[in-house]
Parts: sequence; C-alpha cells; structure tokens
Amino acid sequence: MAMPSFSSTSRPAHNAVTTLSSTGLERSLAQATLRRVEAREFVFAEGDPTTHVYRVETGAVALYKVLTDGRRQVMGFACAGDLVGLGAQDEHAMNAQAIKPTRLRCLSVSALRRFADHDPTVGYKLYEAMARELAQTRDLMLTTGQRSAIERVASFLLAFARRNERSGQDNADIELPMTRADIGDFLGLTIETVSRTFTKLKMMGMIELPQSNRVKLLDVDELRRVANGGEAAS
Amino acid sequence: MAMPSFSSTSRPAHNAVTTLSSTGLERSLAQATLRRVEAREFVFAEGDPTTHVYRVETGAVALYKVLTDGRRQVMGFACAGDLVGLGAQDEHAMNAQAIKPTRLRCLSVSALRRFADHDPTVGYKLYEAMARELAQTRDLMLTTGQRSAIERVASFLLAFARRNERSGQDNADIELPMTRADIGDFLGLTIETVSRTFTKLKMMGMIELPQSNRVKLLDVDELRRVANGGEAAS
DNA sequence: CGGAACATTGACCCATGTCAAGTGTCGTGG
DNA sequence: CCACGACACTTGACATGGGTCAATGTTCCG
Repeated sequence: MAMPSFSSTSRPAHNAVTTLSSTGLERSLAQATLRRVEAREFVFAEGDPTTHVYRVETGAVALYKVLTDGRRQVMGFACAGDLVGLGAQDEHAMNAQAIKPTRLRCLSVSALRRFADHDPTVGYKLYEAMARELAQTRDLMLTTGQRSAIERVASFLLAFARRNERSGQDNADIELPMTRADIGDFLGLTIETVSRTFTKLKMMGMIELPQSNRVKLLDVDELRRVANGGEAAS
Repeated sequence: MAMPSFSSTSRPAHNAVTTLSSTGLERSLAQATLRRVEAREFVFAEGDPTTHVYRVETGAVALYKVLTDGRRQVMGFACAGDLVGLGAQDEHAMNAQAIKPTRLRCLSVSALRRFADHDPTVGYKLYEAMARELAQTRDLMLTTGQRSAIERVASFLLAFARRNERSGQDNADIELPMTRADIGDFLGLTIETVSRTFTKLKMMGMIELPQSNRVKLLDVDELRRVANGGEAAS
C-alpha cells in the first residue's frame, strides 16, 4: 500500500494499462515469446479465455468495450512498456486491438499464477498494479463524466504529453497513434467534436497540428487551465 | 485469475467497493473496532493518509472525487457488507462520506500488510478484489460515457436491484439510500434530469415511486431493454 | 491517377443543462 | 397539534453544447 502516490486529479489517466516491476516477472517477460500483430488485429477479444498477459514492446493497442448496438468505450491505450490483460478474470472483459503494427511479449497466466504462489510479494505487486490502474480509470471517469469537450481534449493531450515525458521523449511534440474515432470513443465524444475541438485549441494558440496525428503543445499552462475548467473564451 | 466471471456488460456496475473473503481477514474484521459515523460525516477525505480499510456494517457511504470547481463524480456507493478504502496508495484518492448513519469495522493497513506478508494467498485475494472493482468501474464508465439519460437510470436501477438480490432482499422493491444529487453525480446527469427520467419511467409503466426514495420495479425485462438501448418510445 | 480511409467543416437539431417556480415531507419549537 | 423552515424533489420554460447528417479536404497507397 505504499506507492509513489500520484495526486490523481492533477494527473489525469489515459490508459487502462500498467507497468509492473517485480524482478522475477520482468526477467521472465524479457525472454517470453514475442508475438506480432498487424494494425487492426485483435490481441484478444471480449469473452476470450484469459490465457496470457502481454507487454507491448513496440506499437500500440486500444482497449475497449462495446455495447450491443456498437457504441464503444475505449478504456485506454497501451504503448511500449505497458502491460495488457492484467486483471481479467477467466474471460477477458474487453477487447484489445492493435492500432499500429505491434510486437508483444506473452506471459501465460499459469506462469503468473505460479509466480504468485511461491513468491508472496508477487500477489501484492499485482494488487498494487491493479490499484494504480483503478486510480487511472477513476480519473478517466471523472473526466468523461463531468468535463466539457474542450476540457476532455485538453486533459487527454496533457496526459499523453506526460506519458511521453516519463518515457523520455519530447513532451511538447506528441505523436498520436490512434485515430479521431479512437479518441472520441475514449473521451465520450464524436469524431466531429474531437476534430472541432482540436481546431478550436489551435485557433486559441495552445497547440499546433502539423499533421493530423501530430500535436505540438505551445502553451501547456494555458492548456492546463482549460483542462481544469478555466473558461474557454468565445 | 479464476473468478465467478460476470459478463460485466450485462451486469452494470454501481459501486466502487468490493467484498473479500479470505478467512483470516474476515475473522479479524469481525472483531475489529467498530466506528460510527453520522450521515454526511466523512469516513475519510481525499488526501488523508491511508490508515485503514473499512467494511460497512450498516448504513451507506458515497465514494467520490471532486474537481477544483466543485463538480463531483460519485464512483460508487458502499452498503452493508462492502469494503471501502481498498486500493488506495499512501493517500486516499477520493472522499468517502456517509449518506446515512453508518457503522464500520476498521482494519488497519499495517495489519492488512502483515496478513499479506505471511499468507501468500492474501496478496492474490487482494489482487482479485481489485480486479473485480476495476471491472465494475469500467462498466460504469461504459455507462456514463456512452449511454443516454434513460439508459443510465435504467442500468442504475437494475444494478441496485441485483445488489439487493444478492444480499437476499426483495429485488423488485428498492430503497435508495442516496439523494437525487448523488445519483446524478454518479451517472453524470443533473438532479433535474434524474428526476425527469424517473418520472418518464413511471409514465412508461416500468416503475412505481411510492416515495421519492423507494422504487418498485414493475417490468424488469422492459427496463433491461431500455438499459441496453432499446428505444424509449416517445 | 484513382480510390479508400481518415479528418475537417458547416448547417441544423435535440437531449440535456440551466434557471426558476412550485410541491411535498420531515423535524422542531411554540 | 399546528406553524414554520429547511430540504429534497418535481415540473416547466428556455438555452446550448455537442450530436447528426452531409459535403469537402487531405493523405497515402496501389
């Protein structure tokens, strides 16, 4: 129960994934089989038996649930280093679909279980990983449940920038691996609204859009103000 | 990773809480100190150091996060039998406020940690408890992110009915411990919309409202259809 | 070059939010 | 026992953010 403790409100979540460092696990993941999936290919689908957990090596994966009529809620995006599939019970409760050509390390659930059984810290580590993921999901819920379109998009960009920052990349120049539809289904907005909101933020001088999947953050402070409900001027 | 496996989509979540049965834990909870809190009193607040986890004996607790400007997202309601405070890191990331006079059993985090350290199954149990809670939270997200007002309210009622069912009570006659404001902040709607939607469901003959905090489900199948996007007929 | 997939933009509309009265209902004190 | 105030809930009228539908751009790849 001791963790670096993010103030979760100020660090809005943007992925339903987790990193996990427990030396034994890490070591075995490092040599685990590598699986390649094409863009749009499923890593697993809702209802599939939970056989493995995965770590993304390169590429990106979208995690989502769908309603019977096709409406979709994206729960998160897994990028390099992120774990996918943790926390599933005997069947996966969501879909994991690659949004880019992706390579994954596969760890079988039985192996995971074996680790947990003979190393008492592993179970607790898993618990902590879940706890972190839960915190992120709750932040996302706060965002989609209570914020306006512009606040959601601003939060999303800031969260993505922070993720890049952590993995060492330039945090002001973001490459979005996902489409507008993915972003929309993540934030609970339509593609059109996402697009219009990007345009609006551009007009307001907070971002630049050199290409549709590249975003340059020009005024992070202002973006942060907008994300937290500081009006949107006109 | 073996769990009774709810198809989570068909069992929409409605609480950010969990039940946990690991004999040692249960036993020690049973004799743990009892704490009483009045309605509106906080069990803990966001930012408080995480000292205990609690189990609700009687009463009910709302779990929520607030944005700086006061907008609120209720993450769940904990009723008798539910655990509160699990999954927090060293500070609580949300508020837990009683909505009725409530009695709680308190288990210190250090005791929990002690259990986890010398009983290897405890960590894994905690992990599973987290996983269940995460699944519930994701279902809620699917609801608030993608569903219309009437779908949200119908899902909410069905989820509450199911909870009562599990704890043996009459599942068609629900007593809501929370106010319209709580429901609204849970579902991402305003009090007015919640109220109007209740009225609408009443008009449509699916529920009865003998008192404002009592709901009788008259047509569960139809309610289920509505919850899943089967139109709302005028 | 042509077409597919994605993104942008515009015009319009509607579900839900906002604002403003009302209407219970409950508990307290006279 | 009634009057009162405090709350919570309901209902109505109106406003608006974002959804829908449709047309147009852009990028990329065969």
